[in-house]
Amino acid sequence: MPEGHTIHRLARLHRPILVGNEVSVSSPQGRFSGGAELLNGERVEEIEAYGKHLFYRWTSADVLHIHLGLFGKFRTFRREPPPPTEGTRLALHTGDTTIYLAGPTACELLTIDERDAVVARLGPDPLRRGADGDAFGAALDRRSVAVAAALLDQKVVAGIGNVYRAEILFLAGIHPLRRAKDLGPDERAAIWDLARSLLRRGEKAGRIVTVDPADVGERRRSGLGSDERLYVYKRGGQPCRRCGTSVELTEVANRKVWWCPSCQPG
DNA sequence: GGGTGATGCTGAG
DNA sequence: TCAGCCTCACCCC
Repeated sequence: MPEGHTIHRLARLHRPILVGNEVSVSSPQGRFSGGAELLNGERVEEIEAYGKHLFYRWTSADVLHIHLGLFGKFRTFRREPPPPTEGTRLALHTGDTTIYLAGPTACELLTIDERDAVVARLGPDPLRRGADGDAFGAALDRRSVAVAAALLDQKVVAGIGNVYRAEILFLAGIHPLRRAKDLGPDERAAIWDLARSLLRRGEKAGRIVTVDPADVGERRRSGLGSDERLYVYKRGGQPCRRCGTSVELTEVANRKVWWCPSCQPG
């Protein structure tokens, strides 16, 4: 589930539940028992999303760092939660709400300095206020790799994942294998603007939606079907929604990218 | 019930 | 470049 839009949405969802409250913390699975003991009964002061990272600041000055990776998932229950699954790494409970976390790549306690070090390794996050689009452009300009590889590099831009990179490149009309440094200023700016608007749309919608309803026909204007939300991602061999050309599949940076040969000329 | 894939990332070679 | 890690939902029998 998790590209940057999911992470920011989680921060927004968790804030009213946790911030200012004493929280019971446990690790049903046991793999975070030490950390859970330290946090148990403490108060959450602040929750921050940065790219694909979540940071929960506690009054004890500890920072709980969560990275969902490919499989991580939060679940929230009001009132009676079901018993935790075997994979439940972390359970947070306050008032009548319980939050379970399973499958994260990272669930660890950091100092504030260590949190700063994680953030220092990240490029600008288009969902954060004041995010530096010029820094993004400059980072692209320094990369001789394919633009599709650069967009997955969290040092270049924080929060874009495999779905958004394909969709952004489609909407920008840029071939995934063009070298990042060869893009013009307008193209770099277009990518940044698309990243900001599409991630924001995804954060609001709770899922990734990039399609303009006009592109899937009159009758759909009132709402997109669940398989009509994206232009190219996982649509190999199907007709492009804009021009009808068959959507192509290529691997870049070990991940699949789908693209339209007409809309994204090399 | 088994097999598989997934919106991620790291570290070894 | 590639294996490895983490978990669960979905598909097919």
